[in-house]
Amino acid sequence: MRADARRNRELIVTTAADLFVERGPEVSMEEIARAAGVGVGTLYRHFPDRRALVEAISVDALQRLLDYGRAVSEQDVSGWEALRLIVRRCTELPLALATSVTGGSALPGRAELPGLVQAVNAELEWAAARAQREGTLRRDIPAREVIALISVAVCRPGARIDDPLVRVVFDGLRATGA
Amino acid sequence: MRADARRNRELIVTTAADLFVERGPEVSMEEIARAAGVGVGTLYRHFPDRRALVEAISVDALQRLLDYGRAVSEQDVSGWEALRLIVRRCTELPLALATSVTGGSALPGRAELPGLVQAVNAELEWAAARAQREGTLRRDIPAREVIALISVAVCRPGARIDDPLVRVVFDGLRATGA
Amino acid sequence: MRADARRNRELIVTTAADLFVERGPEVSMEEIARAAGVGVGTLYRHFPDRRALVEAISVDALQRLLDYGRAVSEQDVSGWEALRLIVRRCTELPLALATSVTGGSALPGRAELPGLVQAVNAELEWAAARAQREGTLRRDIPAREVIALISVAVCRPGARIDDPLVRVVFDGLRATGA
Amino acid sequence: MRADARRNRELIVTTAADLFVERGPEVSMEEIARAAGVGVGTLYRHFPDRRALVEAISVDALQRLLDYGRAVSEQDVSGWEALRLIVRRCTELPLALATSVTGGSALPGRAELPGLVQAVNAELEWAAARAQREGTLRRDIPAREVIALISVAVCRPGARIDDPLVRVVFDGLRATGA
DNA sequence: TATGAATGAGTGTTCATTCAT
DNA sequence: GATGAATGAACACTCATTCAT
Repeated sequence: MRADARRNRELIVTTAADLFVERGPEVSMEEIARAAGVGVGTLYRHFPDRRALVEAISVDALQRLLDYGRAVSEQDVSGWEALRLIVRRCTELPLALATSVTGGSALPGRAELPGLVQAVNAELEWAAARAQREGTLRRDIPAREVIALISVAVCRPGARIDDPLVRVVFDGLRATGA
Repeated sequence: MRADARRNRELIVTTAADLFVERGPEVSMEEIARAAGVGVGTLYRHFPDRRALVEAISVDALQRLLDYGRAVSEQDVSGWEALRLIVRRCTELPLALATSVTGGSALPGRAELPGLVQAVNAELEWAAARAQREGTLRRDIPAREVIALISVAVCRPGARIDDPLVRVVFDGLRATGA
Repeated sequence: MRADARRNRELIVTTAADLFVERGPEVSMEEIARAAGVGVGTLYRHFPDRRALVEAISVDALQRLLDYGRAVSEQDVSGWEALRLIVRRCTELPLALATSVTGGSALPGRAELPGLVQAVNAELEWAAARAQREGTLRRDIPAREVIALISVAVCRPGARIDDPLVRVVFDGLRATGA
Repeated sequence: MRADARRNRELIVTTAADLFVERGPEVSMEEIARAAGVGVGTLYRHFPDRRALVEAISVDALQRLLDYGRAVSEQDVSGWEALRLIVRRCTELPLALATSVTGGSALPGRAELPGLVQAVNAELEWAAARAQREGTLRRDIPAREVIALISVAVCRPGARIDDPLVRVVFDGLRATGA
């Protein structure tokens, strides 16, 4: 892939992600192309249809989340803190587009997706397990379910790390002794 | 209003609500009409445009919720239990259509809406206040905010009373001593 | 025909005529009915379709014009003055609805129409002939054509007796010696 | 603008103008597109809505009229003759669509319109003024009003240079001495 | 007989997608 | 490879007309 083509592709993905966040999921392909400064034709050369574009945005977002999650894991932070950091990152990324990221059932098109979701979940589960060992995260909920829970709380459009909802979820997950 | 017209109106509202829940917010007016067994014209006679239909569904749902909430309040149940009952009812009603029940800012068309939202909130706040007095609901969060929180947790499409999310929110709201 | 039915009929015709003049030819049947204070059903009982209503308005207008023309003819006014009076009356009646009143070709539905048009034309032609004899109307244009001419000038929507157009037409028709 | 796009645009404008003249102002967009041999989408790409199309037709017609008027002015013809030539051209162009050429008040959408109307009026006024100086056009009517008058006579659907109406208007405008 | 609710074909318009330039 | 013009199916909405109450 030529350098300029790759640059166009990235440009389209990030522009589209921004537009979707700002203006809802009904933005037209024409408008996305215009905002990215390319013609529709170019957009369609990179993404055969609208679905493919949404998938690409999701893959991109998950990839960034995974990179971040791994970076966090390599640092010396507690499991609980790691959980918080990753969750904050979630609220900055357009994860809500692909309806249920954790389920992964929504977008069967791209082969990477399940793998990515798996990898992100693994990262989260590892943090959760650590937090449970550290005694800061409730032990009566399986780590797997904790992740599902956090996903629902955080993968809504407009979710924020300091939302009352997110705050209370974290409170609800806090081990009572902590 | 003639009896058959009223019957049609109700039929349309409930059919549309079901369709919106089952198939998302993009169902076409034509399809709604067909599902209700009427012509598009009839649909448009009752609701001048799509917005008006969504509003009617919301008003209807809120009205049912309010009726239920009042019935609950008249029975001899604890504040905490009242909260749970009302929340369960929420998950059975198409409240998510009107974006945010508490804000009520979304649908300025119908005059009843703000009043209904107010009334429902009053009912919820009363239950919450009772629960706080009973020592089952955290006292460090204002009742008003508790309501907002519950609304977010429960007014999502597909929310269920036994969702992990809802469960954890309730856990997070439980007074630590209880 | 019952008295109230007749009253309804007249009410509908005049109301519709006014509405057509005020708001253009696209007013809906529903709106006409509402303005007349009856249901659409009643409107359709009197006039089987929209065309029939327009025809009725035209017939009504022509009838009034004819009545007026005959009244004028029975008075002691010059041919030229009679022409002016009848023309003024034209501008007060909704004649423009039926596109070309003189031609009569437009509305083949009602049997009265050609006869009425004929009668009105006869009245006008008689006035024109007198005016030509009196030496006030150009003799080099056949009376028949004079009438056609006046019709065009005066059967436009919004025509007025003191329009520049109407004024100049009369000037152009004035015998040069007069 | 690409060559084929420009060709399509012109094709649409002229086809639509013809259709409007032949079949009245209610022709459907679908039909216009079909007659022009393009899809509706193409029509709407060029003209965002029906109004815009009518405006474009008017602008086009006025532009042609202006070109013709200027060409006439540059030739050695009398003011009266210039008036007649321009008026004949009017009857060949779809000017009646834009309700009143002189007022120009009708179509505020396109910026060119008032300017074009102005320019055409200027051309006509200049011819009228010359005709008044030449003694062929009545001097007791201001040139401005003469133009308004001619406009009404000639901007009717179906107006023709040899209409009795137009003929008589010209007769009415002729200086009595001429 | 009067009413107004119901009907559904038809209109303007949008937008994902294709394809000539 | 990039562009944006062309396409047409699909949608929201209107309104003349019919028919149950």
